[in-house]
Amino acid sequence: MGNIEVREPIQKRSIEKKEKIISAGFGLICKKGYYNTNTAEIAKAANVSTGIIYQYFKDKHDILIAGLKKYTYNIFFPNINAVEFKNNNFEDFLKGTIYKFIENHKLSKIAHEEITSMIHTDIEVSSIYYDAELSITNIMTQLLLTNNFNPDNLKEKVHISIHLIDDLCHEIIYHKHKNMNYDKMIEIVVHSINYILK
Amino acid sequence: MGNIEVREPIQKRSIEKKEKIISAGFGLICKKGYYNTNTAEIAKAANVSTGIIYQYFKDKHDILIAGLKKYTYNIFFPNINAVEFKNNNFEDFLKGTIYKFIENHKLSKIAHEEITSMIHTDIEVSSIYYDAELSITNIMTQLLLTNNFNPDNLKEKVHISIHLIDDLCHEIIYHKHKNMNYDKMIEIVVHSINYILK
Amino acid sequence: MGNIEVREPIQKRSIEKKEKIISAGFGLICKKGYYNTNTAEIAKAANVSTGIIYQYFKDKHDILIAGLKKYTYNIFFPNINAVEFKNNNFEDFLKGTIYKFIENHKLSKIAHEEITSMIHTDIEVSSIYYDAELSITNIMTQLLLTNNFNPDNLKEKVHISIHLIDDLCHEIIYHKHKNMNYDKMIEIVVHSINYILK
Amino acid sequence: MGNIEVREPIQKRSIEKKEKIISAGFGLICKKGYYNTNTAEIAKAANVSTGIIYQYFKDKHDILIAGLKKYTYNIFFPNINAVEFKNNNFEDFLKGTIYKFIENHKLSKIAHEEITSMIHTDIEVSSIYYDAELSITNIMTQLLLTNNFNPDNLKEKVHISIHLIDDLCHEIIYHKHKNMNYDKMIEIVVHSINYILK
DNA sequence: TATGAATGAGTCTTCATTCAT
DNA sequence: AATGAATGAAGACTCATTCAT
Repeated sequence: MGNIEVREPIQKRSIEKKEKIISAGFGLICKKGYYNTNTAEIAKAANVSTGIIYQYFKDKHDILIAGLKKYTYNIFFPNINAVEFKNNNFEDFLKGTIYKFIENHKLSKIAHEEITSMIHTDIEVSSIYYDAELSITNIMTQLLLTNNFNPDNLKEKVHISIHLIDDLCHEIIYHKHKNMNYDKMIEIVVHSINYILK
Repeated sequence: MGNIEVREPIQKRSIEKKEKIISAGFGLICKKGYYNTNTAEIAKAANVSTGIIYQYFKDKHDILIAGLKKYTYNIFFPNINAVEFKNNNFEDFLKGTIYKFIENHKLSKIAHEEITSMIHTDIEVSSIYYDAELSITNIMTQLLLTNNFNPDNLKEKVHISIHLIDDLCHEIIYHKHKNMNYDKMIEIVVHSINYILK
Repeated sequence: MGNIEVREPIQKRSIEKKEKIISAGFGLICKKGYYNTNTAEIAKAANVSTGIIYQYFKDKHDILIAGLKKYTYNIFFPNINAVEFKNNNFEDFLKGTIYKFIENHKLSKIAHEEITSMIHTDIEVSSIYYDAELSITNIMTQLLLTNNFNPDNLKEKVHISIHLIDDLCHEIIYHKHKNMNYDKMIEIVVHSINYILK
Repeated sequence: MGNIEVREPIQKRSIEKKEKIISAGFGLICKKGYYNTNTAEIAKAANVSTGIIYQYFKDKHDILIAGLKKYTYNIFFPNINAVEFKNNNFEDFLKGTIYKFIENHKLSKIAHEEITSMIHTDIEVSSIYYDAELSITNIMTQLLLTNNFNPDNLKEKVHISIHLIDDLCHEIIYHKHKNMNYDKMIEIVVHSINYILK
């Protein structure tokens, strides 16, 4: 008693059930916020009983983590296309990438905010996010290296560049400041990154 | 039902008490998080009864807002010293400013995270934060203008620069990524800002 | 300590203040209900401090009682005019009286309901009400006696008649039942009372 | 936030539990008054946890309403026996009915007062009560019609008669006025109703 | 006399988690 | 494996009354 471990589902039906809980639960959390989503709702959305949730997950938080692990990368970062890189001059590629980032942010505005919020409070959440960030940094760095960019501190430079883009997206999506010329801002960011990386 | 409004204290003792509630309450919230701080604790920390809180504040959230209005600027942004600007070359001034930012972040690491978190969920919080951000942007812009920097889209440029610094601080304080050379990063950021603003 | 009695105001200013509290307090209670009116509101409406209330009244309930003692009769019962009685035939007088009752009810619909409600829960309230009811019964009985109505069990008859009127008013004012012909009802009540009393 | 609805229990155990909460809760409310009964007491009396109450009921008020729906008719009105009607002369039947009403009132004196009180403040309560009143009115009207009473405005007449009885009961049970001859009053009421209906 | 700030017990309601079936 | 009923601690807020001034 008390030490029944969380079940790791082997049978196909079980796996499907677990997946359903993750997607339904994480979906709700992203839509309404972690604190505003309760387990009863998650169970209902996943079409399972409340009890069964605790067979697959340690607690409510565990569902969040599972969802994040599965979806964080896609929510935050777009796919980088090596071919596009080749076929365009660098600044055009950058602009295209920025638009992709913006698109990504737009797709799941609320999820984005909710998760970003938790990055700052929840160590597990932040760790998952920073792993994803590291991934995209590495991918980009690799891409640049194979295209003969200057390798000195390239990782740091890429990292800074990504943040530059991310802040820009944020500014544009959430439109926090009046009197900002966003087209100009994009231009400035593109030039800056070009400067930083070359 | 009752429509007795929240009192605006006029007497000195009352004002002090209200301040006490704000500082004690906001202090706890920053240390433990908004959701992990309850009104009883706030009352106790402020050395008042739970009831009196509701004479000065509409609800718990109102205490948070009062605290933010009072402290946000100082928590997030350092004082910009015009004299230092004059007496140094620009890159040195930037470096100094960056260290000040870092110092500020360090002073109230948790508050910082907690508030940043809420910026992404709570519209009132975000509005206060963005006001403060606007302030520092304007102050910096003004300073640069009086020192003959190129005025074209200066506000946008400053804004981007501040974010660059902020991200850097974050990276350094919370040390999220291994294998990053932070000294180099500072250098890169300084150069980038210099490039952007000039 | 603790046995300072409730002050009986002697000075004119004090008496005025007490009256103000009664009228303002009772007014609010009648408008919003006893449980939905708090002492702070009463104090504000009476233009006094909350503390002073407890110099004149034992507690909140005491204000209610003072108000009831002062206003119950007028709220519930109209003035019976002996002259009108003389100058009309009895059924016309009855009809007139009924309309007066209805007018009275209309004037303070909510007060009426609120007090009626408390009659059924609060022994002091009910006692005040029943005293007032006894008054009107006696007045009516006397009036009839001096006009040579049959004195056998007249008090009982009057009492029943008054209730008949009161129920009628209620029915009409609060319009609880669809499909009731109120003109007919008045007629029936008039005939019944005529039958009962003669 | 959560929008999980109140459950409508289907299983036998659940139904029983819901019933238990209603009877225990409504019992307490009738005995001590709605405002003097708290949810913890209700839970304890029903032998359940406080939480479960909110699975079956929207809120505390909802318990009251459920209780009223179930018990109002029986608390306020006796069963009318058609056979008794046939076998007695009308005035005797009336007298019997009056005694039944009195019996009913006696059985739940406090509940009676408490509910009557709320009829005057709470629109849902009043609506339930007036429905019950309408029921008994219709039943009586029907009974009289099938026994060849004059159908002109019979509903109105019955309605008035019921109030007459109700007031009488009240007078007798709560004994508000000294010097009233209750036997005589019953007699008068019986004659009056006989007059009204025929 | 008078003020109005202060008290703190009391109440409803929510919800993650457990448990009997 | 699954259900969903049950638990009960925790928390925000109200308000009659008291008390320092």
